[in-house]
Amino acid sequence: MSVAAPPAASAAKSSAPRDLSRIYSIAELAREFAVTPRTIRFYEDEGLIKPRRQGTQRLYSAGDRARLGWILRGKRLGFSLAEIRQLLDLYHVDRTGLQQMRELLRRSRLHIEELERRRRDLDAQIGEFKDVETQVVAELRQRGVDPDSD
Amino acid sequence: MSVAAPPAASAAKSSAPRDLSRIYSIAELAREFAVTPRTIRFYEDEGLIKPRRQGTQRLYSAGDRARLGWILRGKRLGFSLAEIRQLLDLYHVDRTGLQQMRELLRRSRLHIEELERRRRDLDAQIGEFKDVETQVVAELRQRGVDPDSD
DNA sequence: ACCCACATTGACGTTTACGTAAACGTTAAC
DNA sequence: GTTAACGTTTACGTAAACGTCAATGTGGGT
Repeated sequence: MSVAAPPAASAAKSSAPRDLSRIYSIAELAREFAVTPRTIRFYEDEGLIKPRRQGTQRLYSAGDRARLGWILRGKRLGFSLAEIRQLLDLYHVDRTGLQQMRELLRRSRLHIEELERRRRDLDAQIGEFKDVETQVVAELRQRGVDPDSD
Repeated sequence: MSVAAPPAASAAKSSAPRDLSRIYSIAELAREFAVTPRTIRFYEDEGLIKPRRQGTQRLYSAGDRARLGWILRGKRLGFSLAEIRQLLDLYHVDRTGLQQMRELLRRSRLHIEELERRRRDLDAQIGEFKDVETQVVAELRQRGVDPDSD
């Protein structure tokens, strides 16, 4: 899958945009999130982001940037773009009608259950690999080797 | 009709094998794990499971069954089959050589880091959707509606 | 005016993870 | 002995998520 998290190129690890009114070029966002411009355009084709245009060029707001980050986090969690679109929609659906709110509540709870299932899977794997680590470290120590000397 | 009663077609989700020496048919495993036989054969083509053969037919041991479960959990976590294969290999690599053990340790730790990154993503999303839930519940209550009456 | 880096839109190619027939063998039941 | 339920291989099809040209436009610096 290879959806690595942002490498935090500089010390600017802050997830908060420096300036709320800043605008970003496609290449800029691509660099920051370690994806290609092609990917970002593809997400637009799929209706996941809708940047402003200056003529033909795309201009991304801080909101667009955050949205892209959200999308990529969804990807890292293994959701398809279709699912991510649905999830994003949950934040923007009409919250006035009673039925809509009930529906929103229902979907949110379903999604939370899904996420908690995943966390159980995740914790199980983490446990297994920590066991491996523990065993290997013990074995190495027994052989008189320091496990942490590179 | 067979001698015994039908095995309750509903999803028997018990993760513990009834009998360690039991053998399973491909359809049986497919039902239990809610995948198609095609999927299981595909995993075999990819070198992820190697069941015994009785003539041309595949016979799955309890170990094969567990392995399949492991693979599918990996999938749920969003790993590709190639990655899953690598991870499975980590349990079977030669643990005698010093360099191999160092390498195993290194990879395990890398994988654990990866998993913990994912858990951070996961917890973040869970938090967001729990916020949504909380807000919607509050809003519904304020309108004098019970959020949990279906 | 020219160059260069970056932008755009098609359009076709690629990988992954299977689905979907087709054509066939095996065993058990009736 | 035929049918039904299950298994097999081989092979082509497909949806998702981009990659990779190609052809073209555009804005800024010198």
